[in-house]
Amino acid sequence: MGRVKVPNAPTIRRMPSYLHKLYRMLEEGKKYVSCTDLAKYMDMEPIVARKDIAMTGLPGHRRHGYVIVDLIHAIRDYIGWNEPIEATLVGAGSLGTAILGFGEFSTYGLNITTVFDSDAQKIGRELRGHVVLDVEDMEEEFKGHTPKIAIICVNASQAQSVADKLVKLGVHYIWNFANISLTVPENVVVQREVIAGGFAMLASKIKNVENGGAAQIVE
Amino acid sequence: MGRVKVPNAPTIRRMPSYLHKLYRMLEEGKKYVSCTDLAKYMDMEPIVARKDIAMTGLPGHRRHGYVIVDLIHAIRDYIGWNEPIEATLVGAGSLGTAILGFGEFSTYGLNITTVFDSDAQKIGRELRGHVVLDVEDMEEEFKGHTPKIAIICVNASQAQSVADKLVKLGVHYIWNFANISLTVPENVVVQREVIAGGFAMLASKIKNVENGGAAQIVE
DNA sequence: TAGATTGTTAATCGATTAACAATC
DNA sequence: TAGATTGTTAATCGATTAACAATC
Repeated sequence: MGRVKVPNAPTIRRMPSYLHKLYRMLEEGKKYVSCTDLAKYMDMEPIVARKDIAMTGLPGHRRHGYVIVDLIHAIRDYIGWNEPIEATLVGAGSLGTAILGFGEFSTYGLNITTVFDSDAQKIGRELRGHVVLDVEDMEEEFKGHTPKIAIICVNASQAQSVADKLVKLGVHYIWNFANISLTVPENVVVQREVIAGGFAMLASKIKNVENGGAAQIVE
Repeated sequence: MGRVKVPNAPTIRRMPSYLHKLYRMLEEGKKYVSCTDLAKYMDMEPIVARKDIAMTGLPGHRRHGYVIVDLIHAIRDYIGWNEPIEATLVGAGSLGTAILGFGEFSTYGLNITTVFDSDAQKIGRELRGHVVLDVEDMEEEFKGHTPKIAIICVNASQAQSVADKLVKLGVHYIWNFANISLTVPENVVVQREVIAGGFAMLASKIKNVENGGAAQIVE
């Protein structure tokens, strides 16, 4: 399988931001939303939001926009967030704790059932409602019921061996936050998060703005 | 200024991963690196790495590749990582702690000088070598010497007011990890990190692979 | 009605990929 | 030499943007 390339990646990446806004609008008692609203929130051109929403196939109402509850459902369907996904979290450090504490994930179907670490200081302690388990006991804890995805939040130096272990136990999807590119078999899909990439983007913007580089300033 | 669009964003986002690999190769005593090496590490086609490196303008050596130390310098130059950038971190929760603890950032010129929080439990305590300061004292702590960038790691509900405060004190660049789109004046640049976007990508890949969607499987 | 909005098609732009020449 | 690699130009692909029709 190797690398999986889903179409419309930029659209997919914007979807969670729309969702966040839509839920807040619901709380405010709103029933309809227009692309103009969403675009204003995201600080982009309305055509972008319109094209994104068109991808979901949900029909709108001219002059009123889209029914918020329907749009939420359509977006979640489009990005695969209506089916709950069972996950294991490996690495109970600060980053793992942050992921565990991000409440919206559970709303969006990410169901973290087990948390592992290799640090004796952490094993057995409770972390945001989860008892931290020993990575050594992973096989036993899964008991033949392997979670669909694994979230790797260990140090770069341990990430590859953790990944190897997970793959051996039957995990097919890995969400990798470790700062390293993992080597996995063809049938395993890795989604890598490179947080430093955001810093590179910011530094590039600063450089461009201040040194009068090739940056394009919109509006 | 508003939205700043830097050219070659995908290239910029890949650069930190190349850097990581290059430093490790240096440690291994290697002197040269080829695009093939980098591409294999990143699990992509060599032409991608070649084009990326070409952007830096560094000439290579046919048959041998590029001199690693030179390439590191060229990449850092290209993405603006050779000039140290002073930063303040607002929000000393688990995510803030993770950012603070990510050692590579300091290597790459991100110099976090102050850490703020509004939680009385955290204020005054030490966190990875930094005393957590009270957000209320921000103006005083900056003493007219405002850091170039602010890293926002507070809850979505507090993020906008924190941003307002930072902008008022003269911060022009914001790296926003809060799950909300910030409203800022035209002359402020925001780099937003949407971690949930990665989960949307992963869920989409799962959906596509398992339900036989439109996903393209490379190789 | 006028105007805000969706819906849709076409144009543009930029990133990726392919092809191949140059050369060490 | 042969082959691995850089360097460079062209082709393709896909995302963004523009334009405008439809309609409530």
